[in-house]
Amino acid sequence: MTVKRRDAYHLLREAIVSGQFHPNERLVEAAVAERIRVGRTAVRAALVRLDQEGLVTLEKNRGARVRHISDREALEIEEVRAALEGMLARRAAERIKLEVLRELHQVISAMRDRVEHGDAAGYSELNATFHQHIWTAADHPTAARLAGGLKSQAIRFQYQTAMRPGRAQRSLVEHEAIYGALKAHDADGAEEAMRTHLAEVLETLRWAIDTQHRSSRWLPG
Amino acid sequence: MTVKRRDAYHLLREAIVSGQFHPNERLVEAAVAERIRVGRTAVRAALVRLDQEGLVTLEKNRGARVRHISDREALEIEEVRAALEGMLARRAAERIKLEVLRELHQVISAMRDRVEHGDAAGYSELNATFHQHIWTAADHPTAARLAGGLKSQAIRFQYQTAMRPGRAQRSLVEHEAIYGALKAHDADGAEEAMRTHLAEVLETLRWAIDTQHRSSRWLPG
DNA sequence: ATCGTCAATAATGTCGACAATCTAGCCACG
DNA sequence: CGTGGCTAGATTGTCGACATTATTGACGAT
Repeated sequence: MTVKRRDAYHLLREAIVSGQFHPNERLVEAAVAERIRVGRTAVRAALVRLDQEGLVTLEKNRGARVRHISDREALEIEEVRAALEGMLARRAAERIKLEVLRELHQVISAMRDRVEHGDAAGYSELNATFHQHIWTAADHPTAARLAGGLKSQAIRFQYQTAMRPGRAQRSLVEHEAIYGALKAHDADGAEEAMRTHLAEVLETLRWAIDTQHRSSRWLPG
Repeated sequence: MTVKRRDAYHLLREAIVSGQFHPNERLVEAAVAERIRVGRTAVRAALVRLDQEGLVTLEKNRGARVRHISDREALEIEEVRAALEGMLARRAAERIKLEVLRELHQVISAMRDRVEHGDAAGYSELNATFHQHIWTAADHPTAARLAGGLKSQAIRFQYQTAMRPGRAQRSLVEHEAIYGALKAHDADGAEEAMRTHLAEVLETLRWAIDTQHRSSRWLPG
């Protein structure tokens, strides 16, 4: 884990991704500035970055809002992520070092632990580190930057994909498959495993979207 | 073509992409502000966006520079582009409309014309429109946005690849192959054709980088 | 001659004030 | 009762001033 950043951008980003601001909520500069204890100037800069990143929409003279990620866009993002991470997994398999493999092994053990204890939040965090380790091993800054910039975190929060019963168990198996391919330096296998994993994620997302629609139809408002 | 924007961001972006500022050149806020006739505030905002976009590097308390794209990064960019555009070509094949197909046909005709007349610049421009038509047909804004961002970085070195003898002719053949697959609504074929096309581009880029190094070794300075 | 210190300079970061712009609510009018 | 315009308030956009931070070059000690 990198150091905790204290600048407005990272603070605000964290706040949005973790759901402290709701989709479509207005972000009034003065209010936000007071909330995270920084000047309005810094908030403005942060908003520009977040707009470029797609987490916020910025309309001239009309302020900023937390960007609502549509169902369609969520699916698109996961699709792109699959393409990018597939490529990254392939490269990682070709050049991964023993040390990183060991770290991945530890992450998987910890994941297994979280699954047994039903700790969804902890699992989700480990999931992120697992993928980050692969990015490191892939040694492909450009693709890693793009993949990191995707708003998959926000999606997971918005749609609560981790809540699908039994998802964690199957996700664990998929991660183990990826690990196996990486350990064997099997490029094709790694890309394949990663793609099927993300295809499953996409499927889960479709399910989450569907159930969300169903429930909101029964409980309008 | 969209309307000509006059805000600092687009002006500065255009200036950088069109090579009016050289790689690694320092972008002093005051100087830039005067150059493009806007306030320093606007320049600051523009720099933040361009930094997020990857066209500029922004170091705290040390100002902004035009981002230098290393040989390695140039290759990485093409690699990612191949992954994204491959996906886009696949989707395009599945849903392309007759009208767009006709437009693509016209573009190809025009390309053939440019090749015969040895008009490299014109060909390059048509190349861009060809790909953009495919993005439109793919109807995948997220991927298109990412690919577009990469493209703007790529422009700065792409001109080198057009210089390889006989490249344009072969490029034309590759584009025809892509068109054929799209016309047949052959998803696999389209992705495959696009990937081989971009693999060729990557190979040409390697060649360009290599010859560049050789010549600079014989003619130092 | 080399290194380190320090002042001078240039550039960035931040703040407050004010102007430009949008929004909500009120009121007159049909 | 609905519609349209208008004013008051809230919010964003821009500017200039100043504080903070890097960089450069001169100078002196070793």
